[in-house]
Amino acid sequence: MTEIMVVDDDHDLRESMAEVLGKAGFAVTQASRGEEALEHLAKNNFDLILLDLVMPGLGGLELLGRIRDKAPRMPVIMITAFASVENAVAAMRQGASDYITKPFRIDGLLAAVGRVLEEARFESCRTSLDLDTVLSCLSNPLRREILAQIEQKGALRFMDLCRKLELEDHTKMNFHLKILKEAGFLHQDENKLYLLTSLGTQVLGCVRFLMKKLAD
Amino acid sequence: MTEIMVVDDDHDLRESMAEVLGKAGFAVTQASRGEEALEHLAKNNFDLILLDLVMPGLGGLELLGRIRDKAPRMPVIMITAFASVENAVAAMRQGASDYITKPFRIDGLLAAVGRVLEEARFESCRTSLDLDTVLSCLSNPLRREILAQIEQKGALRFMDLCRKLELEDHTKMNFHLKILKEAGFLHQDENKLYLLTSLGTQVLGCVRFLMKKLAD
DNA sequence: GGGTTCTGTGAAGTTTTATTCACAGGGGAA
DNA sequence: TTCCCCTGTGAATAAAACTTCACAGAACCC
Repeated sequence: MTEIMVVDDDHDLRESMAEVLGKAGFAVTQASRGEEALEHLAKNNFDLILLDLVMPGLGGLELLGRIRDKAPRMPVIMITAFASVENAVAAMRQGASDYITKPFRIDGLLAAVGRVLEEARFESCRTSLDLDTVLSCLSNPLRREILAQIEQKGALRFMDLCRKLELEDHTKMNFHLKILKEAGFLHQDENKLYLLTSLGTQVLGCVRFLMKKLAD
Repeated sequence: MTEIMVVDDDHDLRESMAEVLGKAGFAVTQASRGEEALEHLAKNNFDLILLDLVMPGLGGLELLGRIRDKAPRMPVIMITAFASVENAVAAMRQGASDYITKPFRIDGLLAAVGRVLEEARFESCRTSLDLDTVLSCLSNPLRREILAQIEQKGALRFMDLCRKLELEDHTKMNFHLKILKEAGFLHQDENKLYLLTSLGTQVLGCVRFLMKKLAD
């Protein structure tokens, strides 16, 4: 069940939002203050947080920052009575997912909630598109060496590649070359020379980037 | 056998370098002009190129650029009679691996060659250090989803994670969590909450970076 | 206490990935 | 032509990754 937290110091508005969301099939947790919201956050795990911008004590923007420390990609919708460009920009810069102004219509609220949840779902599942092929292809050290070797030398013939990597069995090389070709990292020119595609070059760059990150 | 190309318009110097390198156990190809060097490059595959900076016709720097187009990471040592900071800097900016000045001692040349080849070997093999674990770990879409989910929610308990990812079998989750823990991407705190390590956060960042690259 | 959920282990089974083997056409050299 | 090396395919086998199953202690609720 999708869990939502509503953080607003206005008791009536909070209750009515909770009711609307509850009827729409969400599990709702309420918080009247920022500190309370942080406590809830530490215990429960929410799919979305609705946050009032202006509150006594811990303000909405600061609270948003604190939430980001804990959960960097938690979807958060900011709510405020004072529609201003500055506020909206500040909220979005802190990583708010959306921004709605009071007074709002019930269907407007539900639409925003639905949209943001949808985006979050999309975010987490699109990870398995091409990325899957690319990463499983790169997870093999021999294939990475093949790519690196071809990048270094520019273009290589089949047996040269085998010898440089000290592979006695050429069919093994063939197996991995086929995978690299299918992933779109390299291709053969008219002289049967193997060379990197632009995707291959880019991906190797990414691998180096990752290596640098791992180095420290 | 390690193959080296020597490109220099000075016949005597070229021959003597070739002799020294040949005696040291390298297979040496000679070129007296830039155009000739490019022809050799298209046919053979070298492990290292020694390049004279000042040559009639196609100059050393321009030739270096052409070589880089073909073979972006080919090790190249620049050689010149005119030692100047500007030349050295320009060569290194174009991606020369090293820079030596004429006249040079035989052992100095061999030392430079050895060092550069060693670096190239190191470059291509260090790829299989941690990177192997990291990439094979990331190659599984379920594990990526686990990381993304934890990053979004900040910290999660075991069963919450199972439910969010709609895994009926919790032992499956356990299997993948163990792998993620061993790779150092996440750890458990005293309350058994799973949360990302700094490495985990960084690596997720890299994955997003890669995804963006793939998007276009 | 008794039942239920949470968290975990280890082994057996399945699927995927990687390696090895047997074979074969094309092209160049002797 | 014969021989040999290059390039490749498909099937059989081995290894690794993943899933499922059986079980069990700890914590929590009634």
